[in-house]
Amino acid sequence: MNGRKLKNLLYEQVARIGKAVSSPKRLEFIEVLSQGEKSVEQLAVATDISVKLASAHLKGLKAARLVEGRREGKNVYYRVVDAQVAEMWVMLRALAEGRLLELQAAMKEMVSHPGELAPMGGKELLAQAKRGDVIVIDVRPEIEYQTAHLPHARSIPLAELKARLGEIPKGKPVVAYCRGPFCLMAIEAVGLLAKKGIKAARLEDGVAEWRARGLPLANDR
Amino acid sequence: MNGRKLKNLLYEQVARIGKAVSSPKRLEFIEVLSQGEKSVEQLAVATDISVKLASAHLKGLKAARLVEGRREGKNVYYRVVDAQVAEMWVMLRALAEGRLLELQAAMKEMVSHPGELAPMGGKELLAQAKRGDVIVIDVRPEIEYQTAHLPHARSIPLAELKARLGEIPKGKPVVAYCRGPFCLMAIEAVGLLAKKGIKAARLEDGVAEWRARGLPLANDR
DNA sequence: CATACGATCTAATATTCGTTGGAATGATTG
DNA sequence: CAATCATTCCAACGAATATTAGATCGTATG
Repeated sequence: MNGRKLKNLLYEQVARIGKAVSSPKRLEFIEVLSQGEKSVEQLAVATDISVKLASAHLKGLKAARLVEGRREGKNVYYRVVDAQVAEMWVMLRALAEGRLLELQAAMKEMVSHPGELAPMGGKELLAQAKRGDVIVIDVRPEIEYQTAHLPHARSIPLAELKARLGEIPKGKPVVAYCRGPFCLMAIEAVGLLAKKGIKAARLEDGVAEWRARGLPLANDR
Repeated sequence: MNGRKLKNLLYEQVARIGKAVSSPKRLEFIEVLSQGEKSVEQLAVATDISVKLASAHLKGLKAARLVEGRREGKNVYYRVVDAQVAEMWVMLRALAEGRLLELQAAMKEMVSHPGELAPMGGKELLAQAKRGDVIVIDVRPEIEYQTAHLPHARSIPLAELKARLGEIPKGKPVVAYCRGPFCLMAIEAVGLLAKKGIKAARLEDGVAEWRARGLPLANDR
């Protein structure tokens, strides 16, 4: 019976995927890349590590076929191979949130920021946004907005928010979102809006979570 | 800005789940435990490692809250914490199958056994089984059958199949299933049946895959 | 062609992980 | 209470991994 050898082989292959997602930085890479392609340096900056280390981690992710690279001039741009990868990230995070108390505690600390309202649910938000009852703003860099964004959302990157406050219709509540539950940009945006007297709430979901729920996206590529 | 520290913390927590599924043996544990609870020794035997090593791996899985143990007399029985864990296993395997050529090759070798028919699809099989047009047999140990099994399936453990051939209605095609795509029992069963002149096919899915597809199960706890 | 720049490769080190053997613990049985 | 069995803890070794620095490669630009 050589069944054991074969089994070992099979599980080892799956474990390659597991190994790829066993490092915090690689997971962060997957989340950032789920928003659209990025160069090695952009990734290194976004995750606060050296370019060399980023390159090494990307090599690992590439070996597991979770990401792929494309050279354009001097830069190599990486992206997740397909939406299934982003889905796995969403699932892993959900799994972790559900069972790791430490993570729940950290999340709590994160969302306990001033001037924040309760987060809203998916379809309800969609309907309100369509009617114009709420203003949905995407505070990620504009390039990520262009790759895919929530329906009826307008792009106002966090860095420009202060200067572009005038674009936001007065008297309407604002919902801000960014890359997902672990991203801090929407939280900052809500804080800023609240300070200016604008009613604002944070949507925890990013496009990956939105897609994983089967909800529609705009400009999706 | 202490956002970086917080982020590191968050991703580290998720990576704990990743680490837990980065070892072939631990993945195999999850698959076996998805069929129902097992003692440490049973797991060690099933995966062909020492009891000590099995215990160590279980410790890791327990730390990530993927499994939990229950002492009953001299034995400690482990089980997956909830169905979400089994779902993750199904997803990881699907992900791996989709992108790792080595795994596809290994799978091919595995299913290239004599006397096998093409696998069938879910709802179609359900309907045929209900009408009695096909006989569905569950060749796992009976205890696993009792925990959950496919609708209209009867339990004939692989070890007893030879002696219980008489229970199978003549003239009808048989579909055998076991723990899932990586499990060899159904393949062996099909080989044995074919040798006896009984038309038999293997269903790749196990209960975890079946459940992940949203299809109904019998006796599900 | 020389230079600059982004990215990768190689080598080296520190750390972690898988694995094994021996001792300890918890629970049952005589 | 002694003996036994299943499991876990502890210590130790080798293998694999993360991280860093220096050298190298591919591409664009002067």
